[in-house]
Amino acid sequence: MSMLLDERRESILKIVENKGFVSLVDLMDSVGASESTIRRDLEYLDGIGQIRRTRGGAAYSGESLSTFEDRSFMSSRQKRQIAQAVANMISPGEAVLMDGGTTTLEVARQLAGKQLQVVTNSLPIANLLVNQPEIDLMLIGGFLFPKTGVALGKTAVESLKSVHVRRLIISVGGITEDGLYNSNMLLVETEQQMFEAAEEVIVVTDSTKFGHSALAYLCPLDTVDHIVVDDGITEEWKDVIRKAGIELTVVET
Amino acid sequence: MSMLLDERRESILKIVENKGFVSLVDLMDSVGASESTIRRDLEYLDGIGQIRRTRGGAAYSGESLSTFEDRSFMSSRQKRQIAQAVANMISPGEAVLMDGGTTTLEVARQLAGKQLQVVTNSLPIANLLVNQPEIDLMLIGGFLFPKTGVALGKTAVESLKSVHVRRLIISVGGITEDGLYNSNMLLVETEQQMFEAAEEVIVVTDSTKFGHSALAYLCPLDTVDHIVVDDGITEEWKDVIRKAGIELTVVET
DNA sequence: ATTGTTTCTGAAAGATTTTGATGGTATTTT
DNA sequence: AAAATACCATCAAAATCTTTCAGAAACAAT
Repeated sequence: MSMLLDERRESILKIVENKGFVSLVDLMDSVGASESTIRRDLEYLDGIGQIRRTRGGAAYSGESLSTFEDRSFMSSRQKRQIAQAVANMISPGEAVLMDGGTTTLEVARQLAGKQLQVVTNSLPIANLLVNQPEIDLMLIGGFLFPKTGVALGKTAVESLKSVHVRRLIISVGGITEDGLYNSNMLLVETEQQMFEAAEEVIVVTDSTKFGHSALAYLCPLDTVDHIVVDDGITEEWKDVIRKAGIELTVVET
Repeated sequence: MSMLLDERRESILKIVENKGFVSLVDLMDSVGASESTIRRDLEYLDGIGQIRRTRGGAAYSGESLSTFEDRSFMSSRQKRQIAQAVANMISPGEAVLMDGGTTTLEVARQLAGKQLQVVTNSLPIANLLVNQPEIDLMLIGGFLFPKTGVALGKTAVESLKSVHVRRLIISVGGITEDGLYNSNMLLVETEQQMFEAAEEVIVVTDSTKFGHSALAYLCPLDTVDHIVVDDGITEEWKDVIRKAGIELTVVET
């Protein structure tokens, strides 16, 4: 009863999708292939972003039926590597607050399978994590913005007031020596409340954002604890960041 | 039993379409041709895009039976007609509060395109409506439940306290003369707060729910203003509903 | 009917990919 | 620290694919 390669992978994907998480041994049983083969299949499926490989098995991270995936589907290798770096900082059992945005979405994807408490105002992130059995998911309500699918406004701010987490993961539209910027007043307002809720602030961004401001001022540099960025960042900016007392992680690409 | 070329290829195509995946050896058997011939046929069919060649055989490349769509599109004609009836009651510009559930999701689908304000604690409904330009969408936050994707708990209840809408559309797990039931304590708790937020309560359900209770008691009958149900409902139950002063809409199927 | 031409078929050899196993390394648990 | 578990790199065997070629079948023209 030798299965075709694609058939087997499809079958694995379905199982993972269905159960949320499956152990490698279980998969060996259910599809009747060797450990090596399953490993290779998981590696492949992880490579194309359909599942998230975890120690001992795999978790589902495929695209749910939301409208946002198209954009994030072209998650560049860069973005993915940044996301990977951030995900590696998160320890099991932690409580994490996640802002909207394509990079943070990618982080969420990399978090699949970990045991965590996640709080978010982002619909795409919620979609991604809602069926992860290991993840306790709390949604921040508010007015939903069509373009980005994040909940903002008075309700969101109010809800955030009763939230306390270890880490906040946030993305920005621009960074100058004066601080961080984002594109939308309402967004900034909500994000400012997020700062209050978190012990540590991690900013994910790509190197092109440095030196550019944007419509709405978010916060001064010293609000941030940690910045994760690709290796396109200049030496000058590295200096600025470090002088501001911010930990800097540069991801090699 | 020598087959004509086109006939054979047609036959292969049918088999592949039917099974989704077929191995080369299987095809050799069922078509009665040599390995080489089948190979060449597959190559051809792949060339014209009718199938996808895979190692060891072929896969159907037509409409992707991509697990997701099928599930949510599996709404019966009944459900859809109920949903249509409810959607027709909603006037432009109204504010509507929508509970989770497959029937209410179908209602949401029918609401698309209308100019409305929608408040919901259901992730699927939010997904559906978030990109409708005519619809102002407000999301109720809370702990997200994996199976159903609805936000519940203290946060949800608190958020609902500052909501006021014209109509609430809600689904139930069971209806008896004593009132309405649902399957989950937390769900019921949240739904009870929803009653407070709405001027008028519309219940959508199918006729099989009458006479059955469920785990958690939701409310007495007189909390409800309007019930929409399929025509499987018995005359006795019609009487009960009407005597309770509830408007009843029976959808013909 | 016969011949020549073209297309299709089946078989075999050699190249490529996939697979399962093994032993060593890293990580987690006890 | 030791034991248990999971991971990774490597390799030979197995399965599958491609290429090639000669014979068979179909076809057209004489």
